[in-house]
Amino acid sequence: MKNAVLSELFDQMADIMEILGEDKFRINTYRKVGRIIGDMPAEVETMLATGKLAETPGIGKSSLAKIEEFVKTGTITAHKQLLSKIPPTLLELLTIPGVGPKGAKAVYERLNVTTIADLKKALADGSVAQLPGFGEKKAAAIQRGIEFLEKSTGRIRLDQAMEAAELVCAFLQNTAGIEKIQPVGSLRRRVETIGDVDILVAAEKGEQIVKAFTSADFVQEVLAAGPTKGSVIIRTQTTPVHVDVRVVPGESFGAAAQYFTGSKQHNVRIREIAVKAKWKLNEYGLFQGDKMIAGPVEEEIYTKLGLDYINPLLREDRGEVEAAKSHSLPELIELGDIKGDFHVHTDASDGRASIAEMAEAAKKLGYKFICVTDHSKSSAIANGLSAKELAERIKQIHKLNDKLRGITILAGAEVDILADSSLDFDDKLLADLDFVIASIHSGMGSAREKVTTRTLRAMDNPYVNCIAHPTARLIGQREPMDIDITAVIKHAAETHTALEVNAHPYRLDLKDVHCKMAIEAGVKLAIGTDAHSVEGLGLMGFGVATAARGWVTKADVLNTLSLAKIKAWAKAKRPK
DNA sequence: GCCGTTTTCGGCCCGACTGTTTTCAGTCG
Repeated sequence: MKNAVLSELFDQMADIMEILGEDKFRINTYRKVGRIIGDMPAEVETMLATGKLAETPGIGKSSLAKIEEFVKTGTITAHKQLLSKIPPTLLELLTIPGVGPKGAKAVYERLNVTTIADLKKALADGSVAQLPGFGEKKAAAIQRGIEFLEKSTGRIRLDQAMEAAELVCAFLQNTAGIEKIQPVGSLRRRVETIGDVDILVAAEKGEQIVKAFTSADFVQEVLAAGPTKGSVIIRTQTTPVHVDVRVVPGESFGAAAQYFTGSKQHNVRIREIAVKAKWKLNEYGLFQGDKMIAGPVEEEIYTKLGLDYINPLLREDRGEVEAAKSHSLPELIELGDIKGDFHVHTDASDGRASIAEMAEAAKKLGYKFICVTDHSKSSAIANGLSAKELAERIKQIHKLNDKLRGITILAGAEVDILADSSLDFDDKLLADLDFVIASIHSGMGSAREKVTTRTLRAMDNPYVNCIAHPTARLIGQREPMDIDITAVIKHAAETHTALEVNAHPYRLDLKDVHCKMAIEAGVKLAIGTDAHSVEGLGLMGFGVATAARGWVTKADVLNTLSLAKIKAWAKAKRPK
């Protein structure tokens, strides 16, 4: 929790310095520090106490002092001083698309605008358009920016971004003159939320492609349309989505894919290597003087720079560049490695399909097993099973397994961790199950110690094999619990308990950096879709990508094991 | 503010699009 606040403070300092017109490289440093802190898997106090923070590249003396001050006092003097130099509400203007630090400074100094409400008034009476460097069109763009901000929920979920990308790619497939299409940007990296969807296209006649794209049926508003780039808002089933299409010649396709996939920080690192070799890297290729030495194929950009190819899922500047240099990149888990699903609901609780239907669907996905994990009785809202119903269910599963061919159903449960840290079923019943996942569904807003203790005690139970959605966040809807994830991971390792990577795009919990922490501590991961229907089983890819973003390999994941090994793994924790 | 196979000072990634401009600044990614 503290990391997020601290990260925000550094970012705010950068914003303010930008408004004040200070040195851009210094500003960039503050942003970078903010990002490093935001990405840090462990709490900043821990990182500081263990000395790891001081060793982190990008964090120097000055930033370290500010962080120490924050940990001790909860504030940063430099931040307060900066904040005193501008009206604090001015920062909200920066969230408007089309308004940057220079624009915010101008409307403040010349029109005394300090809030979005002020700005709306100034737009209405025409005074913004009168400002030097502004004009009617710019004022209209800001107006649209405010409207967009007011109706949009900000970033969208991965599944929503995928839907938009599929819609646009299908359209481009049928557009004449296109050689190749590739979704790039944060979607290709499978970041948990997406700002806008970027699609890269190889074609000779860019202007025609952009024209076709920006006049497609699904386009709601055209934001920009040039010879190589079209930028629009499209309508999807659930939400408006900002989509950019970039067109490059085929000979530049690899370089452009690398460039537009990002992340920005990863690209900065890659380009630094190019600059050191006295080369130039941009979206058109890698150049030695005027001579292109790589461009058509993305892999070659990395190879020429002396790096192993870096999977897009790792391109976050979290050590992947160093690992690529020293040939020590991990062999990431892939969807094809998955032999089953650990978190599946059926119509016995709040799912829609029967056990048999779910098993058949899983078999079609090529799985060897599913673990049926219906809710326990305390989750009344989810129609949780009573002890008696679960006992009956286990018998049904055994009978069904006798009939089924090619797939096995593991008898499981998603048992509630109650407020007093006890479990919703007694050990005798749990002992009859093959695999037990436990999770918190109530009191998620409780204090850190409370939710952490509940989770640790649940892991102490010899029949609990996995903690499901350990932070209980719902992306865009509910903050994660204030849980001590470092303690949870440590105890998972101590108690031979797996942690779930919940694959549902609403959850992605554990998230990527937590996955990395977990495997570094030797904890096994179990990926589960939390499917409540046959279609829900198809969400596995989101979980696999999230794990891979956390540097997870096949060996770290229980889903890749044979049924016999999974059963043995679960049994190992039980009383002999 | 950070950093070092051009090291302790002097650099710090690169380009597209738009709008307001007579050659470029601001914003965005």
